[in-house]
Amino acid sequence: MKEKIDLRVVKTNKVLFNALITLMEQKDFEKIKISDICEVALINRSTFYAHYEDKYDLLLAMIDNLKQNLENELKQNKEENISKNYFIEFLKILINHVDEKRTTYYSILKNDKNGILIDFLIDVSNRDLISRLKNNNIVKSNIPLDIITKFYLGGIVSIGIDWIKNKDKYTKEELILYFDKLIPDKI
Amino acid sequence: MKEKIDLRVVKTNKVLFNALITLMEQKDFEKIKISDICEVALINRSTFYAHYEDKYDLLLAMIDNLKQNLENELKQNKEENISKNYFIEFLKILINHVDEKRTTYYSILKNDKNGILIDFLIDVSNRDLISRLKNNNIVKSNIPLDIITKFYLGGIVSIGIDWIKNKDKYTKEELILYFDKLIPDKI
DNA sequence: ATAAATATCAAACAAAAAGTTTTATAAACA
DNA sequence: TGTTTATAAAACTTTTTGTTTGATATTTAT
Repeated sequence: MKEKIDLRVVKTNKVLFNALITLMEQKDFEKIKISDICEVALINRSTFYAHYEDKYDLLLAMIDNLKQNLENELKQNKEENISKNYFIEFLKILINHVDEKRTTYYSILKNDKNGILIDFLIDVSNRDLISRLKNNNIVKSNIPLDIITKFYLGGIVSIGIDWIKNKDKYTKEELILYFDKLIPDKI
Repeated sequence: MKEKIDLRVVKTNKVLFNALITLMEQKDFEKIKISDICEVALINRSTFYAHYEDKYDLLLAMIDNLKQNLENELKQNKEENISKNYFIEFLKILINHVDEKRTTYYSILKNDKNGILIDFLIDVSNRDLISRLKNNNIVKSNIPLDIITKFYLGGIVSIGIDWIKNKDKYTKEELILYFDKLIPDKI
């Protein structure tokens, strides 16, 4: 029972997202004015206020949109592919997703908005990561599971940030190889 | 040859740092007005502008001050203690430092300013972490060393954030134990 | 202890940005 | 095709920023 959204609204959201990303590449989030966003998006300022409270509100909506995209890609893959190695599969989807939207992710990370990203990554990856770690020595030790997953996800994000900021330091394939070595597999 | 700083300036900085922390506990950094800061700090707004360009400038100065404190504590410990296990020693200092300034760190992390923290942690911990990992299987694999350190530091920060946000979930001692198990030691 | 230096305050000001309101127009919907 | 509704335009108020002035108080240095 999803309500149909007016095409004009869809379009307005899109140009607002794009304008925000463009501007975040160029300058600090703090320094971006709502009038800047509207100017780049080619919409009226009153239209902005019809949709969002402020620029932070817009940023959150944009990131939420990103998360939904990733979730769809993961879901689709789960239906098509019935691979056994969930975690590596997950990493591949994630890395491709980030690579395709590199500009967007770069803008977010450059502006130090990564806390939000880590939260959504925890959300999205938890099950696959646990499937990887299951029956592992570390999990069998008495460390709480949520600590373990937070630890490895923190590591993944940390390297991911580095990769996004320095595109040509290593390839996607190398990245997957690194994660595969750094995150303990089942025994 | 360190220049003497006017006592009034020292005092002004201190009240500004405190005011910023207080406000960051209460609301989003984005929503904090310079006039708010001055009101809490009990200083004139023109005095603020005599020292800082904007609130972000103030935040950076505050975090830089924090980093200097930690570096001093580490340095002092290195002179007094001649323990062999540098990494565990480092963790102890770090955790105590964060614990003592928990409010401050909480404010920073709550406001998603952790990118800055990770950078300074990389700065501050690199040598001790490498001493831990040296002669380890992972380091002997062909993963670049900076990738490995970023990975583990990301993990440490990720858990650290969790610990700061949920004080009573586990003790400092447990925290050190977790890190000790999660980060591979020498062979 | 005193003079010189300077950081702060107070208050008024200008300028920029945020946020609101109204009416007209154009686009999407059903 | 008629109705609904999102956007545009423009003028306006309010808030917040940032600057400037001269008076006052505090610190430093002699």
